[in-house]
Amino acid sequence: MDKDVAVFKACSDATRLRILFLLTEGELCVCEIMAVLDLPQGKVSRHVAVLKQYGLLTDRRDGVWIYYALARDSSIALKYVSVYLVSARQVHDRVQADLERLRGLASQGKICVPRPSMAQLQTDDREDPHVHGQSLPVRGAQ
Amino acid sequence: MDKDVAVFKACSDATRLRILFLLTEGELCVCEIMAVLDLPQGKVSRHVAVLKQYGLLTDRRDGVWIYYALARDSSIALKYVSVYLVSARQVHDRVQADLERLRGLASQGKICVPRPSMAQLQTDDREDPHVHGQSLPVRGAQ
DNA sequence: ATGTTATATCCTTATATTCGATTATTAAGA
DNA sequence: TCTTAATAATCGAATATAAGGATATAACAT
Repeated sequence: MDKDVAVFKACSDATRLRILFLLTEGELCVCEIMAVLDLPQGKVSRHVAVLKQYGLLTDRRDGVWIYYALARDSSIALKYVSVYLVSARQVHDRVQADLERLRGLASQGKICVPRPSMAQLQTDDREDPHVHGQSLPVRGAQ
Repeated sequence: MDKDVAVFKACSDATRLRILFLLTEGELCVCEIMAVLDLPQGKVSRHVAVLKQYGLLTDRRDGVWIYYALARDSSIALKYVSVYLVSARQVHDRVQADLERLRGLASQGKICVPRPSMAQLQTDDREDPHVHGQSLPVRGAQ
């Protein structure tokens, strides 16, 4: 039961919940989350660490980037939270805005590398060198 | 989305989660929760207040007693949490123990008043005057 | 009114969380 | 090796949360 409590604790923060909603689209690295949510690096990294610590995320290193993805079946609560995430993301305006922004950046190629989950959203020929993290020209949200 | 965050926050405490699991059986008053979980009155009352504040519970006064019940459809997250509660209570040992104890007390008539949700679990003729709250001879759990 | 039971609230302390800012680590490339 | 980009970890201050104990309120009975 403690594991379930941990899952709910992980979800009981707006920033973390926004990150979880983003990850329903597929795996993302910190710089992408920063860009989409317009949050400082430390904040994203810290919250991602919490989510990972509580077993909601898995991570995979690919060179410089570490991709985070929703974990599966690490606890009963997580199973139901996952269902919630997929259902609720079509309901909350802010989440929809986040997701559209994510797709926008992905289609502009302003995403670290093409990955399976993103493949259908972006063209493979990107003339602009993609920009990362703080240098991305993103303006205020949050 | 803030409402969903509040729901998860409400669930991110072991005591509150145990209370929520109990309430999947039907409405309960504070003294019953105290007796089943063997917790002091102030603690139960405080946590119940949090759950109500976050919209997870409704309350109904009946004379001296205030019965709390799981709220319905107050938010998207709560909908999925409710499904979780019903499914997970058969999995967690501690929750099963809590529920059995609740049924035990109910069948002994050591419950405030007979109510619809409890009706099938107890006999209507109770010779022993039922005992409430601190005076209930319950020994350590938690 | 008085007492009793059920519940709520207040006070204080201990602990936990969050944030911004800074510093450290890690991997890739020149 | 030196640099740089991506990410992690740390520190201190502010805030929030939880607990125990004591007290207050509310309803009912005598």
